[in-house]
Amino acid sequence: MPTDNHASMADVARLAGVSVATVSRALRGSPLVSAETTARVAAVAEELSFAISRAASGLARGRLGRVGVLIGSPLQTWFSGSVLDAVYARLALADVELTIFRAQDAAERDAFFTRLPVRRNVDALIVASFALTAAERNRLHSIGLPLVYLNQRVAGVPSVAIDDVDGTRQGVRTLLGLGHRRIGFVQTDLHRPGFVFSSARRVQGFHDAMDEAGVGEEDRILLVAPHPQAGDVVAQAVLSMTDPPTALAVDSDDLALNALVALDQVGIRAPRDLSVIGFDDHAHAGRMGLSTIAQPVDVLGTAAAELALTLAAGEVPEHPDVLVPTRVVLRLTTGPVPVREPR
Amino acid sequence: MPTDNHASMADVARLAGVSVATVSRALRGSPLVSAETTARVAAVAEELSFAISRAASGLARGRLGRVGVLIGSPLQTWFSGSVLDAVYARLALADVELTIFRAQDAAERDAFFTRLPVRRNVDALIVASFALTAAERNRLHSIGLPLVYLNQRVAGVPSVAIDDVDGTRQGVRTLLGLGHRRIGFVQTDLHRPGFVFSSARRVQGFHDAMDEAGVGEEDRILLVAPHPQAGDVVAQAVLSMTDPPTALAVDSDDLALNALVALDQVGIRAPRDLSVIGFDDHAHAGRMGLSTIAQPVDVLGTAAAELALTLAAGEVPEHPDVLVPTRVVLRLTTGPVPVREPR
DNA sequence: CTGTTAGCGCATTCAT
DNA sequence: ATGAATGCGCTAACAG
Repeated sequence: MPTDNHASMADVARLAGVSVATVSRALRGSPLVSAETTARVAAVAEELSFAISRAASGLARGRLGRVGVLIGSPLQTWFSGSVLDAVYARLALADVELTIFRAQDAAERDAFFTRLPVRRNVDALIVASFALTAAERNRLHSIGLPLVYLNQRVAGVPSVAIDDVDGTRQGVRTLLGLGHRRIGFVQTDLHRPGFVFSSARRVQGFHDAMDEAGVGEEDRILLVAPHPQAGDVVAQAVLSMTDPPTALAVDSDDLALNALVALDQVGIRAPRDLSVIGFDDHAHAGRMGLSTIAQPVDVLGTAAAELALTLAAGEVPEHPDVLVPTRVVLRLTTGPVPVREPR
Repeated sequence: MPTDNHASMADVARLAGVSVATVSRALRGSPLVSAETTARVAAVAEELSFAISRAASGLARGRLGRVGVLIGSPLQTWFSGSVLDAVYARLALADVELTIFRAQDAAERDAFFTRLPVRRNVDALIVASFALTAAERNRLHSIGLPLVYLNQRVAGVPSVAIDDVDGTRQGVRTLLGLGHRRIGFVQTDLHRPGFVFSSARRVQGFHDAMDEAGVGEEDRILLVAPHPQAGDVVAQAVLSMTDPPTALAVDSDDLALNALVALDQVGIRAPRDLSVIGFDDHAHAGRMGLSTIAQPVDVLGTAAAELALTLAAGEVPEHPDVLVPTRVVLRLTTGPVPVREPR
């Protein structure tokens, strides 16, 4: 008596007058099944609101129809959320589910890497943008699970990454084009476990652009903020300099926005007194008019999902290392070099 | 030959010199297994980096160790992200996985409700904060899956919700306490499928507070913005009034922040010319100094996860309807009634 | 306390 | 083109 509840393939088979095997084949679109049978099975399945049990199907097939994403920061974060959105969309097209794994602090991180709960529970894992220790990386590689790194490159592992160096280079070039020469680069803490890699590469891009323009070391001002909320640190640093930069390229929009607010409070306005360009194109950058080096996170997520699906299917990706270009978006916080009198 | 790869319970059993059943029991901490056996099994499991196959375990137990969250908006959203963070944390404590289902537009919504892919693939589903049509609700209830509604109340379904009415009431009371009488309430579009319910209740709270204070209809100004980004609409509305309100209570922080920017651009400053209070305590409210009615999203998510776990375990929750209180957070955008001369 | 047996729901042989 | 049989890895009786 197949009630509305919990229809299984057996129920569908009974009602369609075929065997379970045929139902299985029909629903997977096997060419071995006649068109009419397939249609009948589909109709019955629909009527019963049949939904496949991924547990059973996965057990039998050895593939679970599920991809995991390992995130190193809170999900509430702009970056995490954006990546998840894009990954979700791509996976949905392939009818693959998304399961989240978070490692936002030492405890979660430890739990994840010692227990490796992804093992045998996803077909592939996307490791999103956080720096792994050598031990963690080894552990991850030892589990024989297809891996995709996002914003992190490791030899032999498929990855998708932003071109941090080129992005920053372009951003700084833009500042140089506006006439700035004495330029500061603000990076967020070097010991924060999350985004060290990108940060280092962005500094590299900064120097590249300055090199190109023939700007000497004396006009390159490197600042470090302890965390992305420390806008006040940036403001104080600028305020305390006898010869402050006329433009600032900042590590992330998050920090840039906080810096803008803090700078405003000490009477320094952008771009009147100081040009500011961020990195990311954070959801709130638009609202605040922040010029920025846009990181197309959706492209990143989509590409990562694509790779994960390919690997999960046991295929070899054609382009296992995707480099995603950035784009400079000029809004209201960048402008020409201020005339240094009013202060 | 148990390689490092893919250790199963059979491998553990062999190496520990016991049966698979014993391994299963030992790993689940059954009191039926002797302490030494349990220890030995645990040691071997650890050595082999054994991770259980949820597919197999779920199939055998009838419980999958997985909870789904259905989200009606992009995951990148402050609300979605915050809820997911809290839900994730609670589920992780119970060693339950989190799978995401998104229904951010008509297409995804349709796909979800016609196919109901959650069916037989999660132990419980948390439906986060979006208004369902009657048909959708019926469909959902027909699948015999434990359900938890978040910020939505339906008779007979366990739920966790913010006290929108009381929250807004408190917020408006605060404005009244500052001396304001002519107060505007800005709500976001009524036809947006997402958050209709909360919006209506928030209007209710506004009227309650005004009633209490004996403020007449003529001093209650209701505004509607088409979407949360339409801060300019708000600014224009205020600007165009001959007798504008001295304070604004806004539906959401998102809209309030956009309104602040737009108001600023037309020369209206908060709280000098106009007090503004938002709703949510969005991640960026703090940075912008926005006073707001804080919605403890983490509490919401934790409570929802708790309910989901209880229901998934087949138990009956003690308090199936949780009402979460809000809290007024005063920052920089609220102040006394301006002296109406300078304009 | 532990092992043996059966079965969860589906996909894949192998028959026919 | 379809059905019957077997097994995926685990858990839950049932024995002992």
